[in-house]
Amino acid sequence: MSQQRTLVGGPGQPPVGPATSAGHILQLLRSSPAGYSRADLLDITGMARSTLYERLDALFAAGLVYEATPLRSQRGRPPRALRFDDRDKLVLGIEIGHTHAGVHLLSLSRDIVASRRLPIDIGQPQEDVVSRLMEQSRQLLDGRRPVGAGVGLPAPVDPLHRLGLERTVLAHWDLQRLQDVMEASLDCPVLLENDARSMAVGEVRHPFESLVAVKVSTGVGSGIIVRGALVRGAHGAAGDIGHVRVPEAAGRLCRCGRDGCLAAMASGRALLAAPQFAAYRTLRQLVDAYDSDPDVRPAVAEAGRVLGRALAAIIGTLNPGRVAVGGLVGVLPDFLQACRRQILDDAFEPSLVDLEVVPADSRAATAVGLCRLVEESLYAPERVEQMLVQQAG
Amino acid sequence: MSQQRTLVGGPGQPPVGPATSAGHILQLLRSSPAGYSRADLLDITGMARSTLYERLDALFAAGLVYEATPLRSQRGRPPRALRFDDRDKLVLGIEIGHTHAGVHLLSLSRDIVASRRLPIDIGQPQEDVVSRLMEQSRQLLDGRRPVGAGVGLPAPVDPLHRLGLERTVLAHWDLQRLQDVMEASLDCPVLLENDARSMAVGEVRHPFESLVAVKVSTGVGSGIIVRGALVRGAHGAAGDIGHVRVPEAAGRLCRCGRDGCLAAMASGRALLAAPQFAAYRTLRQLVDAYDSDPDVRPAVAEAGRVLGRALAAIIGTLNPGRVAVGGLVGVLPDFLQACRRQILDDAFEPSLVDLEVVPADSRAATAVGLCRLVEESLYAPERVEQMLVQQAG
DNA sequence: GTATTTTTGTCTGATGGTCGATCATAATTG
DNA sequence: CAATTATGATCGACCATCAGACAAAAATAC
Repeated sequence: MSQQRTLVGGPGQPPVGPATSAGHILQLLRSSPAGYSRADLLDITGMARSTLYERLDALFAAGLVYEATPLRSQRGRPPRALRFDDRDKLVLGIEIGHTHAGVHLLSLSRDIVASRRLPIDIGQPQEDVVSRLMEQSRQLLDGRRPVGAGVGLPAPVDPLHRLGLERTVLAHWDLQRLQDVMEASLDCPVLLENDARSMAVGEVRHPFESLVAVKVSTGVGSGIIVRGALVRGAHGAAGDIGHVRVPEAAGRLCRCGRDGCLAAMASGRALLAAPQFAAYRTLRQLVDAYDSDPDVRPAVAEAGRVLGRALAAIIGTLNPGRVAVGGLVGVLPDFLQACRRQILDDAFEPSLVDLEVVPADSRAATAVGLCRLVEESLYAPERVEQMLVQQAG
Repeated sequence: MSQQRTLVGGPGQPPVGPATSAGHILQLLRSSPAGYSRADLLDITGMARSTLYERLDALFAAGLVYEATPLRSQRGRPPRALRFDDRDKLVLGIEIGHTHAGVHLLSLSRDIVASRRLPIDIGQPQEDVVSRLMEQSRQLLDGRRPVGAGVGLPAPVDPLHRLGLERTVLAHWDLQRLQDVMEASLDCPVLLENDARSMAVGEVRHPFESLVAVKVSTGVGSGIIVRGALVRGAHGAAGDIGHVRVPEAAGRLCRCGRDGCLAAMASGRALLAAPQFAAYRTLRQLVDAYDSDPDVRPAVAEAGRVLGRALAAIIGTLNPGRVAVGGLVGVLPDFLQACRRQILDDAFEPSLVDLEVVPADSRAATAVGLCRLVEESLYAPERVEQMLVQQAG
């Protein structure tokens, strides 16, 4: 009858809360940019003072926490804010596209420090592309060592790198080798992820939201986040919407060899291939003619409309709270407008409740997402625990 | 040098670590039908003998573990298998459809002990339907108390029961009240879930597989499991594919008030509404005429084809390893055949690698899935821990 | 200036869960 | 019978954690 819901700890009792390890305390601090005072932490975690201070000593020693300027207080000694020490820690975010790559240097707090954009040809041998990227990276780093690096790739990325990339633009790449080479070159852990999925992570605003991010540049891809969790799929191919069949594309040949694919209508490659745009050599040229060439806007709008139709199905199926559209083509106003309109037209009303269809936050959402993924991976509680053990030993 | 571990993970990846609590030991035992000997457990967990025995004492005392017949051994004293005690524990699985309900009594090991099928009208007041279900349940139980019950509903089910059911068949239901009334009536915890999602859980064979289960009877619904995790969506509406727009249904009015919905083509309700089937009053009658009425099979096949088209999009997006099709209409051979063919035609090849499109395992997959969900919920490590604390106090 | 308040810093001893080890017993095979 | 393996029941030692005491620091209120 008397329900002992509240578990009370006593002397010698093992920790009551699930989260009293140094790793979890760091996670707490990471979750709040303003940080917490020691008193806050005692209050939140319910730990004994001596225990908490021991943890903090270890975190200080490892350089994971620092003491920020004192906070304001009504009376009494002002508390000193403790924060996750993301100062002077750099992350490299490399975004690989079909024709260009972006190399971004970010702070751990996800501010972009410096960027390079360079033309590449993804069809060339992996080694050549990688060595150019590494050269740019070294220039940006200027001798500094990053804590981690992330790479966004325009193809499905299986977490175990076992996926056949056969039919994709990266058919001739070896992801395991890519990771090994980069880790050796940069002397830091390297994480590989699909580009659109990275972008989706970069678009996340609230910890448990559900969102779909779509990237439309040369190709089309999407990243899906359900209740804060990234959906990767059975073979890491989740979100690869480019080859969903849409009626509008019937009869149009896709580079995958089939016809009717979404990518054959709603992608930069498809736009470039249209006869009226034969004069444009690159997607960038075409996009730049958005205002000057009267043919561009209608074509872009039509592409957006088709994408909207396909997205409506995903929205009905997965019920996200937000759709972010990015990429060179995706951010064009007419594209987004047509896409949004078609979604509102096609999707079932209950799934449209509170649904936002918005442009992707910034051109660098992918790099920001990669930075976040790297941070999550590097400073996951278990990993922090390992780090501290190594330090001590 | 820096020790570099491969980075896997990011937001949404649950932590993995050694677990030595009683709850985790029970989970270990639950995962193996044959059970483990004490020596096995010492080996697997690496715990001290005294500690492990203490845990086992508690689990024995709570009736959660029992000692099975001795196992084989090459020499020496034969080990005694310890198993999760699922004997004499009953779970009630109630499947609510538009016109019929199935009440199933299952053992915790998911064998069906007894079943009842009864006609209901989901349009009637909730209290009336529920009281009939409870009556049937009491008859099946015959005085015994179940450890838990699960209800599969043909509508989106928000875990917090906050979702507006406005536009669904359950518009006049109150899920919180349903749960409260049933818990009081059955004197056990009650879990509510969408029917197709329950079915998906019932179809799971391997712990980390990805699959999509589709239920086609009066309505259409689906359940999505990604790497072993059920996808519920932002408002619990994930998998509600009935109102995805398909070109084939253009001009056809759906009961949701729009036109072009998948449910307006590929559902039992849509079939029944077709002019050539005006003679049939119920879906069951129509399905029973599958062999005798020459009009039925083509119509069913066409419905399957349309579903296949919609599924191809989901398959491309989520990249599951298996698609299971069930429900009164879904299991018809021509339906499945047409659906499978259309999927193979429409979906992108990489997402078809190793993809199986199969009929749902049994008519009772939903009940089996509910049973599994109830078990997972009842015997989750944290909950077991609570249970033991209460026992002790 | 003093009083008050709140945070921080540094101890202490007490508790109890976990380990590791020992010794004993049981139940098989050969 | 011996050898082997699993189980049963202890025990003391360790040590992470707790609770609490005490003092100093740094601000506000009067």
